[in-house]
Amino acid sequence: MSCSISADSKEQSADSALFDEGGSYGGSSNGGVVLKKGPWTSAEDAILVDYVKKHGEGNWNAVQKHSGLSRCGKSCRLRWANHLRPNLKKGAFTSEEERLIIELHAKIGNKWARMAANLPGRTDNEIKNYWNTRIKRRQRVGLPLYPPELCMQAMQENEQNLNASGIPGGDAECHNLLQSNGYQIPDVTFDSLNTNQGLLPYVPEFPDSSASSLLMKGLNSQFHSFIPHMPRRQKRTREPDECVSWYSNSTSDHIPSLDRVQNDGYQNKMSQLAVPCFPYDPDPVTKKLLAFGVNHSHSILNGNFSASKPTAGAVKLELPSLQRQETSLDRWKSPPLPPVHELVDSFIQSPQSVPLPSDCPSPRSSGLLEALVYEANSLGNSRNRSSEKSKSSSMTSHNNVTDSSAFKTSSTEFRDYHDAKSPLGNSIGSILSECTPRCDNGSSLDENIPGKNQFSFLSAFLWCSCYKTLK
DNA sequence: AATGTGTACAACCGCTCAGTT
DNA sequence: CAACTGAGCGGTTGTACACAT
Repeated sequence: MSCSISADSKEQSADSALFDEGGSYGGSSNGGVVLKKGPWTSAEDAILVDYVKKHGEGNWNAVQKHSGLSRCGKSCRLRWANHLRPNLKKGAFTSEEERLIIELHAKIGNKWARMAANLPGRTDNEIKNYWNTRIKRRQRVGLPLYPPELCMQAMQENEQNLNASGIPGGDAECHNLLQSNGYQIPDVTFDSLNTNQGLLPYVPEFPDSSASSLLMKGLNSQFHSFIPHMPRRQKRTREPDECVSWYSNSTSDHIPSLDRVQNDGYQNKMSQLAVPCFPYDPDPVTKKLLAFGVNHSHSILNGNFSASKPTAGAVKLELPSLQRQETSLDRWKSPPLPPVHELVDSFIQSPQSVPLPSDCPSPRSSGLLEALVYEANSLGNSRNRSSEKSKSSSMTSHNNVTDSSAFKTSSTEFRDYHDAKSPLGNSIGSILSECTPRCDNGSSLDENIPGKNQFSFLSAFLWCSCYKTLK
């Protein structure tokens, strides 16, 4: 990264303001003591370092009491962890670190602390900031978050696993493990992960699973796979998480750093395989996940989202609904759904006619495609309601299109996919554009338009579906 | 030179969890 | 077993700087 700002420079500029009132950050009172907020000064740092040397880490609330530092414990801990502790690595991320971050994020989502555990010398905050800025950049240029290699690897590996297992519903081991311990096995299968599987001391303990794997699993198993009951939330461990330390031994193909991705024609490759990979946040209770529409925060859906600052009408990306907690595995299997290609075909031909199980009031308890269809229908219905008048006059005889306006608003993304040749010999864009009214003026589209993410995911999903079906 | 915009970073906030009482 | 407290995590915000206009 090119930012030349350093904490040191900031601190030096603030040195003269040692123990001031914290500038614009103000301060808070703690038992009569005004706790300072805002940037730390080098003098404060020295106090904190001295304190930690004497007393060790932890008991941060005691720092203020014993050292006279007018900072709250949380602030002290953060300062120590992010800036003062030894062995911190400063400076730009290396390409290898970038690659790791991308892979890790594809696998575990916004688990910054977990990522940091696998990037020695890096802090969760640093990684988080890096990722968020990366997201914004990619969002602007309309690129998917993950390199196509990752997505393709996931697809291929999943295919291999399927073949090896011989179980139509998915990986046999996975099933057994899932049923025995109630955990969801992250069967993400990036090369680097896979090549080290035999060496891993790590047994996947986090319920997080890349939604890409779920997607692929869903495709492969024709939605007979399932997400088992999961604990309410994975307990946080106080120890450094070694769960993915095997990344350090990664032998995966090199993933170009972001800058290269964006600058040397890699973008073109991206556009040719814009299959989203889905990290997964496992908290089904607090997040109240709704399929694609409510509370997304992860790097899904073609990367076109904001990791923060949800805007009006824009979804805050989280995860597909199939990652919700369920009490019965059967609910994920029953009722059986038609083969995915049928559903896809049905959707393309007549989205609103895709049958949804009558006992499926929402996509929460059903498969990914159901969620998609449900969401598409919901989106269409809501938009139908809001723009019924204009739509009734503007819709063509293709009454089938779920949501004209939503499709319109996604036409740039269509163009993203348009060049991607599908196994059909047609580009996915051409397939989808048949039911996609174009923007009349060809103008760029607002990123905040509701439904765009849903649709971009749908596009990628359909791409995958076609690919898998015909393969 | 002034202004606007984008980027990177530091730090805060709210929430959750684990341990203790 | 509930209440409390400390700690950690992820999301968000504020700010300084770089660059473009």
